[in-house]
Amino acid sequence: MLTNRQLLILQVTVDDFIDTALPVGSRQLSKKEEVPFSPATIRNEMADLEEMGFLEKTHTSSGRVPSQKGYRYYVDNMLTPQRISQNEIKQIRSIFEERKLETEQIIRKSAEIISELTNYTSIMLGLDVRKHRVKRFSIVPLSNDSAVAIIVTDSGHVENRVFSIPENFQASDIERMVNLINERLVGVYLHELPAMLEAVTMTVLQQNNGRLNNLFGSLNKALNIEHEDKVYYGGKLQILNQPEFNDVEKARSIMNWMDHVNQIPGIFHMDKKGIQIRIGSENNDLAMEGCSVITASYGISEEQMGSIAIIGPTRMDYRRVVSLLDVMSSDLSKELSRILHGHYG
Amino acid sequence: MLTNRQLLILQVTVDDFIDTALPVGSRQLSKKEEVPFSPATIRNEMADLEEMGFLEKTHTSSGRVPSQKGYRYYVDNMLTPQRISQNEIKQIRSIFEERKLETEQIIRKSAEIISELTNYTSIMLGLDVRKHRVKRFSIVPLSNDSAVAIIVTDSGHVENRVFSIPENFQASDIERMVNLINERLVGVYLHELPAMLEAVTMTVLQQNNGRLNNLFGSLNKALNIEHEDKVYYGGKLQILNQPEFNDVEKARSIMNWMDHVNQIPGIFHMDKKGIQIRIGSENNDLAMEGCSVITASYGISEEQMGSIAIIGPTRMDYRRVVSLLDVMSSDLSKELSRILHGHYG
DNA sequence: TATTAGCACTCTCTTTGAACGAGTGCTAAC
DNA sequence: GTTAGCACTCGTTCAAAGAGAGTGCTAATA
Repeated sequence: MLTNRQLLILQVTVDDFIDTALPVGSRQLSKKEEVPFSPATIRNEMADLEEMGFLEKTHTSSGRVPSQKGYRYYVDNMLTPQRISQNEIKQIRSIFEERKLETEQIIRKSAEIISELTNYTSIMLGLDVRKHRVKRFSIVPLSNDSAVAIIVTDSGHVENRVFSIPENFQASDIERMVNLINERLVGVYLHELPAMLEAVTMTVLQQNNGRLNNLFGSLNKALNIEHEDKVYYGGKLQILNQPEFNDVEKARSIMNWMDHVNQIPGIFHMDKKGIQIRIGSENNDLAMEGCSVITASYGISEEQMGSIAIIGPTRMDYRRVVSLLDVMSSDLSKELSRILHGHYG
Repeated sequence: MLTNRQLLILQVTVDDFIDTALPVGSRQLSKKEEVPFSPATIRNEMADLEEMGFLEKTHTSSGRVPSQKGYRYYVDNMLTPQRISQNEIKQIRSIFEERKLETEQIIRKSAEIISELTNYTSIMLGLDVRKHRVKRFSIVPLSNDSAVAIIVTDSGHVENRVFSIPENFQASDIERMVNLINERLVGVYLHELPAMLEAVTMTVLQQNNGRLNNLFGSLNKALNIEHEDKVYYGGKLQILNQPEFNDVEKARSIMNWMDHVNQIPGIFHMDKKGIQIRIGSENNDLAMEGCSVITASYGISEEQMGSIAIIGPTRMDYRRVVSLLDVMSSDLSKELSRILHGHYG
């Protein structure tokens, strides 16, 4: 257990380092108003904090720098919310001003605004289309042997796939298929589609419409809507402003990580709702050594609709980012719910 | 006019610098077999070449480096094609192996393969959807006041827009509109769509179907398919491997340029078909100082379908890249023609 | 006359050492 | 328990020195 003085010194050290990116020395600290102790006292406390693993030195006679454990303790115990100015709230609200109808544009713009406000890179997970429901299914033949299948969801999203038509099928066959599918699949979630299609195929088979069987097979293959997260970036190059990425090697590896973030399983997948902070190696990726990711999810009640991630150095301004994400995610929750459930309902 | 010896020395100098990225000195050059002259002779020739503006020095007593004019002369007069190995041709052909039906995937994969083969970053311009023709038009209502308009093109591409429905319109109105549009607009190029829709609207107005006027207006606004080039990147981070981008500042500015390349008017717009090389400031962008862009277009006969760009330092391996682009663009021309005109015909 | 050897010179890069500053740990005094 | 004092450590900066690669010029050579 930490004493009050240790708590204070740890907090001020982390704050100062977040601010300046320079190792924090005892003399430096003692000059601050909040710290009414002499350098020697601070040195003793810092030595203890180092022994406990909250601080570390870059070399024997340098000032102290927070360790990963130090940051963890800081975010777990010392993170008081920061007041967000009216002006900033206004900026966030401006996302919804235009009353755009397309959710994609809202998400795109959100990514940019949050990045501008934080000066870090943001990544937003697009709405999971597989959670939308089929509104209308149709097929447009392109040639004798190919056609495009189109699914419109209740949210206005359109999925389309080209698939090949086995020989000897005619317009009338296709029309029958479209009718069959529309009868059965309207209202079904996109992620249930393959299973439901399978079921429809079975029924068709039983009803001696064996003729259509091939066609369903080909279509089924095309409509296997695989789950590849679509992500939107805001201020992708912001991260390069941080002094810790002055090395091109580091810059490359973090850029690479960002480009493949949608292939990293579970990066956006959060156990609990709300805000989650992953510090340094907690991201389970060598490229992310020295980086933190703050993720916030949004959505109404139990349904999680999407998430926002902010990438920065471990030395990032957790207080500010967390507070901003709080505002942003609750506003997004409201607005997207309105659009998806209220407006279109 | 350059003498043969000057020609030789310029060529070897450029080749060597492309290879090593180090200023080329006279002693160094004289060691090469192709150069049977003493350092002193080479020095004299180099001094002349420098006076003519083909070479420059980084400092008074350094070796020589090609100037932009030097590169220009090199690519204009000394670019002999490089033999592409069977293995490499195989790799390029592998793009078409799977007989994918979707052109987008072919383009995506092309971008990656060409980047792997060259070790530079590639940018591919997506097929211009506005050159496709309308195959089918339809509207799916989402709610009382919004609907999604869907256009399927003859190439299997699907464009869709959400638009708002003015009050007091019913399903029957919309059906009439869809019929009207399908009657008139099937076969029309996408880029002609706004103008054609306008014409249809006028007709409707004259036929005393004034009722539909509002609806057309709203739709028209939504369908104004603006021309934003879609681009695909291959090996976006390759450029950072080049020693000239070891400076984060430069890395940032080139990455930024790449992210906005689709907004740069005319970057892919080529006056002549075939291969075009832009060196350094020829790109008209400060961020591109020190970079060259090699662009190749593909398509059949007079119709240009798309283009590939390779981004590298001015010191890039022009010979190899040009040769590879030659193979790639002619293969792409064939394959995409087959798909778009033959197959789907 | 064209080419080359020789030489003095220039500039960059690396190494070295000294001075400086900020920080530390420890001990003794308050 | 807290702090002042002191010796020590390490990174940074700066200047000086030497090595290395290159140049321009001049005179000798083929």
